[in-house]
Amino acid sequence: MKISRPRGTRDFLPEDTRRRRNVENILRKVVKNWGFSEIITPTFETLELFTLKSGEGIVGELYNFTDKGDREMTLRPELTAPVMRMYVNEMQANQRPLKLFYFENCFRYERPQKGRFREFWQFGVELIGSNRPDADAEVIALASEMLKAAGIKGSLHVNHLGVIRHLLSILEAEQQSRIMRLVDKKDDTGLVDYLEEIDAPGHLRLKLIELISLTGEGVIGKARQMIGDIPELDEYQELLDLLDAYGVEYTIDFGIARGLDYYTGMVFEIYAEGLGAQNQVCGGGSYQLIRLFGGGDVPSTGFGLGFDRIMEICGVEPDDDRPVVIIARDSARLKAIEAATRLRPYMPVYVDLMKRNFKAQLSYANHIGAHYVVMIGEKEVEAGKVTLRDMDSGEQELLKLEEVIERIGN
RNA sequence: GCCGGGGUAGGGUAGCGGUUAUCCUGUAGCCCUGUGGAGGCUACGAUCCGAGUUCGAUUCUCGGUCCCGGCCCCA
Repeated sequence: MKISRPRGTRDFLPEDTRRRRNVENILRKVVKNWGFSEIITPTFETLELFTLKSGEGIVGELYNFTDKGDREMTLRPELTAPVMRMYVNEMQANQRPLKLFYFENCFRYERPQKGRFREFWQFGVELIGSNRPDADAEVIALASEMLKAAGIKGSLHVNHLGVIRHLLSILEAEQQSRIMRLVDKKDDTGLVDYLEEIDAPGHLRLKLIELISLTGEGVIGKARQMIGDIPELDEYQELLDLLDAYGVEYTIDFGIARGLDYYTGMVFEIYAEGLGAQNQVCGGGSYQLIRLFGGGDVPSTGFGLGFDRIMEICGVEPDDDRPVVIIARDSARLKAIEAATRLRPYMPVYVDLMKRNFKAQLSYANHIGAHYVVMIGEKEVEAGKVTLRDMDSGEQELLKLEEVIERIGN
């Protein structure tokens, strides 16, 4: 009976792993250069951390369990809540802004489909302590830079929820929240029906419907005509000016809502092609969660990148890592180990572990794509040297090990 | 939770009521005990699971499971 892999999980073979690690390290390098520090939080957390953030409803999507001490736990479905929890637990006295990032696996009990797995990886950034558009702009520019580094052309849509919130401020909190969800889903008929249901004022209905359809050039001006000179629009404009300074390309989109109550102002999403229905590779915004977890009133802004989706469409390939294979006649097997030991600080080295004959060892080297082969037999042992063969050109030369290192070591 | 399409050696496939289950590739070895990629030979290796129909099921039916795509959801 063969044991199969759990549904929605994946095995990453050496090739896959090499590609993933390569991109991962490229992304790490970018965020570090923007001054963010990596953190690691637990793979599982108390269930409450996530129900507090997203409501009881999410339990159905979680890998939750009761541990042997009868505690309700869950594998983490995302990392923003854990990072905020960590901040509240141990970083409240740190100098602000705090610039943190993570790259970890997350778990959701969902139906797998293209670009969606039960175990998946998120690369995310959280900037804690600034409510300035400068912080929002830096975060957006960073997201855009990371995608560029991964060779992905995404389309970035940005919005400022302050504007729509201002418009909705005459409604009850619960009604506002419901409307935001409908806007997020782009469920226009549902929205019209709901506005009818709560008997919203006619001017509000018209403005709302028009506002969320505003997208593209010059729409800040249109919004201003519609709603008036409100500070939220000034802040939005300031954000856009900053993005221009960063040279980030964006589309203003008053229809982006991100559906959740804790988003406070700026929100953005980045979409890419080639991913089927799950085309969002990045989403984020400014939010207020720290108070919810028992901390102070600290503004934050951040985003999460869907790493698996990035891998699905990114064209970045790691450099070749072609090994050196030591080929020895049977009489020189021990010498081969000595040579391998001396070469390994400088290059990846294989030795024969199958007790193959000389020819078969060479054939093996060819199969695994070795660039060079170091041959050792009676002649070489006698001369105190080895034969270095370039597998591409077929040229070979009798050299000392030091000369081999000098020639092909890295 | 729902809808559609699929599951035959490690990978890719043929067969579609009775075959020794086809071929390619792969892996290991030999031809070939100091020179790779080619060729020949040998070996290894599969019908997703369970029930039903049938004298007989890889083939037909049903259920499950997993994969692929979509819906819902998407923190």
